[in-house]
Amino acid sequence: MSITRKWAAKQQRALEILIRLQRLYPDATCTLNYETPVQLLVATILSAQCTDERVNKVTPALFARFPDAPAIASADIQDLESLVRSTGFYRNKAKNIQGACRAIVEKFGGKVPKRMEELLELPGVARKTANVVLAHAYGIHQGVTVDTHVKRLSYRLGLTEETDPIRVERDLIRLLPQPDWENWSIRLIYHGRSICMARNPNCSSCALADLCPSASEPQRHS
DNA sequence: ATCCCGAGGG
DNA sequence: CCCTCTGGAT
Repeated sequence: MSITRKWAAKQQRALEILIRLQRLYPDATCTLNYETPVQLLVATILSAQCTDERVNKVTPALFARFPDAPAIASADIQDLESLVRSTGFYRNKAKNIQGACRAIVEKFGGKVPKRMEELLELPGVARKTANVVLAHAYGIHQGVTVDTHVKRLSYRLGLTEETDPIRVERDLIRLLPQPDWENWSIRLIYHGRSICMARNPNCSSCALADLCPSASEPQRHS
Protein backbone atom coordinates (compact mmCIF):
# COMPACT_ATOMS: atom_id res chain seq x y z
CA MET A 1 0.00 0.00 0.00
CA SER A 2 1.33 3.46 -0.88
CA ILE A 3 2.16 6.10 1.67
CA THR A 4 -0.75 8.27 0.59
CA ARG A 5 -3.19 5.36 0.80
CA LYS A 6 -1.99 4.56 4.30
CA TRP A 7 -2.43 8.19 5.26
CA ALA A 8 -5.93 8.28 3.82
CA ALA A 9 -6.81 5.16 5.82
CA LYS A 10 -5.47 6.79 8.99
CA GLN A 11 -7.46 9.92 8.26
CA GLN A 12 -10.61 7.85 7.74
CA ARG A 13 -10.06 6.05 11.04
CA ALA A 14 -9.56 9.39 12.81
CA LEU A 15 -12.91 10.54 11.45
CA GLU A 16 -14.65 7.38 12.62
CA ILE A 17 -13.15 7.85 16.08
CA LEU A 18 -14.33 11.46 16.12
CA ILE A 19 -17.88 10.49 15.13
CA ARG A 20 -18.00 7.89 17.85
CA LEU A 21 -16.62 10.31 20.45
CA GLN A 22 -19.31 12.82 19.53
CA ARG A 23 -21.95 10.16 20.10
CA LEU A 24 -20.33 9.12 23.40
CA TYR A 25 -19.95 12.67 24.73
CA PRO A 26 -22.52 14.80 22.89
CA ASP A 27 -22.49 17.62 25.44
CA ALA A 28 -18.74 17.80 26.11
CA THR A 29 -17.54 21.33 26.78
CA CYS A 30 -14.65 23.02 28.51
CA THR A 31 -14.83 22.00 32.17
CA LEU A 32 -13.06 25.07 33.52
CA ASN A 33 -15.39 27.65 35.08
CA TYR A 34 -14.95 31.25 33.91
CA GLU A 35 -16.90 34.36 32.92
CA THR A 36 -14.48 36.25 30.66
CA PRO A 37 -11.57 35.55 28.31
CA VAL A 38 -9.13 36.78 30.95
CA GLN A 39 -10.62 34.39 33.50
CA LEU A 40 -10.37 31.51 31.04
CA LEU A 41 -6.73 32.38 30.38
CA VAL A 42 -5.99 32.46 34.12
CA ALA A 43 -7.86 29.20 34.76
CA THR A 44 -6.01 27.50 31.92
CA ILE A 45 -2.62 28.63 33.21
CA LEU A 46 -3.63 27.24 36.61
CA SER A 47 -4.64 23.91 35.05
CA ALA A 48 -1.05 22.86 34.30
CA GLN A 49 -0.37 19.51 35.98
CA CYS A 50 -3.57 19.89 37.96
CA THR A 51 -7.15 18.67 37.56
CA ASP A 52 -9.82 21.07 36.30
CA GLU A 53 -11.82 20.15 39.38
CA ARG A 54 -9.06 21.53 41.59
CA VAL A 55 -8.79 24.70 39.49
CA ASN A 56 -12.55 25.23 39.83
CA LYS A 57 -12.16 25.12 43.61
CA VAL A 58 -9.72 28.03 43.73
CA THR A 59 -11.03 30.32 40.97
CA PRO A 60 -14.24 31.47 42.73
CA ALA A 61 -12.28 33.09 45.56
CA LEU A 62 -9.58 34.28 43.17
CA PHE A 63 -12.02 35.97 40.78
CA ALA A 64 -14.12 37.36 43.62
CA ARG A 65 -11.11 39.33 44.87
CA PHE A 66 -9.39 39.91 41.53
CA PRO A 67 -12.02 39.72 38.79
CA ASP A 68 -10.16 41.18 35.82
CA ALA A 69 -6.75 41.85 34.30
CA PRO A 70 -6.10 45.22 36.01
CA ALA A 71 -6.97 43.74 39.42
CA ILE A 72 -4.66 40.75 38.98
CA ALA A 73 -1.96 43.00 37.51
CA SER A 74 -1.85 45.15 40.65
CA ALA A 75 -2.49 42.42 43.22
CA ASP A 76 -0.08 41.55 46.00
CA ILE A 77 1.87 38.59 44.67
CA GLN A 78 1.63 36.80 48.01
CA ASP A 79 -2.16 37.10 47.96
CA LEU A 80 -2.16 35.51 44.51
CA GLU A 81 0.17 32.77 45.70
CA SER A 82 -2.00 31.84 48.64
CA LEU A 83 -5.16 31.89 46.50
CA VAL A 84 -3.74 29.52 43.87
CA ARG A 85 -1.56 27.46 46.19
CA SER A 86 -3.51 24.20 46.06
CA THR A 87 -3.16 23.97 42.26
CA GLY A 88 0.56 23.30 42.61
CA PHE A 89 3.51 25.18 41.04
CA TYR A 90 1.93 28.08 42.86
CA ARG A 91 4.86 30.51 42.75
CA ASN A 92 5.28 30.09 39.00
CA LYS A 93 1.54 30.23 38.41
CA ALA A 94 1.03 33.37 40.53
CA LYS A 95 3.93 35.06 38.77
CA ASN A 96 2.65 34.00 35.34
CA ILE A 97 -0.98 35.03 35.79
CA GLN A 98 0.17 38.42 37.08
CA GLY A 99 2.75 38.79 34.31
CA ALA A 100 0.19 37.81 31.69
CA CYS A 101 -2.38 40.26 33.07
CA ARG A 102 0.19 43.08 33.19
CA ALA A 103 1.07 42.42 29.55
CA ILE A 104 -2.63 42.33 28.65
CA VAL A 105 -3.14 45.72 30.35
CA GLU A 106 0.04 47.36 29.09
CA LYS A 107 0.40 45.92 25.58
CA PHE A 108 -3.02 44.66 24.51
CA GLY A 109 -5.46 47.29 25.78
CA GLY A 110 -6.81 45.13 28.59
CA LYS A 111 -8.06 42.39 26.24
CA VAL A 112 -6.75 38.89 25.73
CA PRO A 113 -5.22 39.00 22.24
CA LYS A 114 -6.80 36.92 19.47
CA ARG A 115 -3.61 36.20 17.58
CA MET A 116 -1.52 33.14 18.40
CA GLU A 117 1.83 34.93 18.21
CA GLU A 118 0.61 37.61 20.63
CA LEU A 119 -0.77 35.04 23.06
CA LEU A 120 2.58 33.24 23.01
CA GLU A 121 4.24 36.46 24.23
CA LEU A 122 2.37 36.16 27.52
CA PRO A 123 4.33 34.53 30.35
CA GLY A 124 3.06 31.05 31.17
CA VAL A 125 1.31 30.73 27.80
CA ALA A 126 2.47 28.23 25.20
CA ARG A 127 0.51 26.49 22.43
CA LYS A 128 -1.68 24.34 24.67
CA THR A 129 -2.96 27.27 26.72
CA ALA A 130 -3.25 29.52 23.66
CA ASN A 131 -5.29 26.92 21.78
CA VAL A 132 -7.72 26.52 24.69
CA VAL A 133 -8.26 30.27 25.00
CA LEU A 134 -8.62 30.88 21.25
CA ALA A 135 -11.09 28.02 20.82
CA HIS A 136 -13.32 28.58 23.84
CA ALA A 137 -13.16 32.34 24.34
CA TYR A 138 -13.15 33.35 20.67
CA GLY A 139 -14.17 30.31 18.62
CA ILE A 140 -10.88 30.52 16.69
CA HIS A 141 -9.43 27.16 15.71
CA GLN A 142 -5.78 28.03 15.24
CA GLY A 143 -4.45 24.65 16.35
CA VAL A 144 -5.27 21.48 18.25
CA THR A 145 -5.11 21.53 22.04
CA VAL A 146 -2.63 18.83 23.04
CA ASP A 147 -2.57 18.20 26.76
CA THR A 148 -1.48 15.06 28.56
CA HIS A 149 -4.73 13.22 27.67
CA VAL A 150 -4.81 14.21 24.00
CA LYS A 151 -1.17 13.22 23.68
CA ARG A 152 -1.60 9.85 25.40
CA LEU A 153 -4.80 8.84 23.59
CA SER A 154 -3.68 10.02 20.15
CA TYR A 155 -0.58 7.90 20.60
CA ARG A 156 -2.46 4.84 21.82
CA LEU A 157 -4.94 5.22 18.98
CA GLY A 158 -2.04 5.02 16.54
CA LEU A 159 -2.66 8.49 15.10
CA THR A 160 0.84 9.74 15.93
CA GLU A 161 4.21 8.22 16.68
CA GLU A 162 5.40 11.44 18.30
CA THR A 163 5.70 12.25 21.98
CA ASP A 164 6.56 15.95 21.75
CA PRO A 165 3.20 17.80 22.04
CA ILE A 166 4.14 20.21 19.23
CA ARG A 167 4.73 17.32 16.83
CA VAL A 168 1.61 15.51 18.03
CA GLU A 169 -0.34 18.67 17.26
CA ARG A 170 1.17 18.85 13.77
CA ASP A 171 0.03 15.29 13.06
CA LEU A 172 -3.49 15.94 14.38
CA ILE A 173 -3.78 19.15 12.34
CA ARG A 174 -3.11 17.12 9.20
CA LEU A 175 -5.48 14.32 10.20
CA LEU A 176 -8.56 16.21 11.35
CA PRO A 177 -10.89 18.77 9.73
CA GLN A 178 -10.25 22.22 11.21
CA PRO A 179 -13.81 22.82 12.50
CA ASP A 180 -13.48 19.67 14.63
CA TRP A 181 -10.10 20.38 16.17
CA GLU A 182 -11.47 21.45 19.53
CA ASN A 183 -14.24 18.82 19.43
CA TRP A 184 -11.48 16.27 19.17
CA SER A 185 -9.48 17.59 22.11
CA ILE A 186 -12.45 18.12 24.41
CA ARG A 187 -13.76 14.61 23.86
CA LEU A 188 -10.39 12.88 24.07
CA ILE A 189 -9.90 14.63 27.40
CA TYR A 190 -13.27 13.31 28.63
CA HIS A 191 -12.43 9.83 27.40
CA GLY A 192 -8.94 10.01 28.90
CA ARG A 193 -10.32 10.97 32.28
CA SER A 194 -13.14 8.43 32.39
CA ILE A 195 -11.92 5.36 30.44
CA CYS A 196 -8.48 5.44 28.81
CA MET A 197 -6.58 6.46 31.92
CA ALA A 198 -2.84 6.90 32.15
CA ARG A 199 -2.23 3.86 34.32
CA ASN A 200 -5.17 1.73 33.14
CA PRO A 201 -6.59 1.99 29.62
CA ASN A 202 -9.67 -0.10 30.55
CA CYS A 203 -9.87 -1.49 27.02
CA SER A 204 -12.63 -3.94 27.90
CA SER A 205 -15.02 -1.07 28.62
CA CYS A 206 -13.79 1.20 25.82
CA ALA A 207 -16.16 2.00 22.96
CA LEU A 208 -13.19 2.75 20.69
CA ALA A 209 -11.45 -0.62 21.17
CA ASP A 210 -12.28 -1.93 17.68
CA LEU A 211 -10.70 1.19 16.17
CA CYS A 212 -7.65 1.15 18.44
CA PRO A 213 -4.40 -0.66 17.61
CA SER A 214 -3.42 -0.64 21.30
CA ALA A 215 -6.51 -2.51 22.46
CA SER A 216 -5.11 -5.81 21.19
CA GLU A 217 -1.69 -5.20 22.70
CA PRO A 218 -2.26 -4.24 26.34
CA GLN A 219 1.44 -3.42 26.83
CA ARG A 220 1.24 -0.35 24.62
CA HIS A 221 1.05 2.39 27.21
CA SER A 222 2.38 5.96 27.52
C1' DA B 1 4.86 5.79 43.61
C1' DT B 2 2.41 8.05 39.85
C1' DC B 3 -0.52 11.27 37.63
C1' DC B 4 -3.14 15.78 36.78
C1' DC B 5 -6.18 20.03 30.21
C1' DG B 6 2.46 22.66 31.00
C1' DA B 7 5.86 26.02 30.61
C1' DG B 8 10.40 27.94 31.05
C1' DG B 9 15.17 27.62 31.61
C1' DG B 10 19.81 25.43 31.13
C1' DC C 1 17.70 17.09 25.14
C1' DC C 2 17.29 17.49 30.24
C1' DC C 3 15.62 19.55 34.65
C1' DT C 4 12.58 22.17 37.83
C1' DC C 5 8.42 23.95 39.68
C1' DT C 6 4.29 22.00 43.58
C1' DG C 7 0.02 20.28 45.85
C1' DG C 8 -3.65 16.96 45.93
C1' DA C 9 -5.69 12.55 44.66
C1' DT C 10 -5.33 7.59 44.02
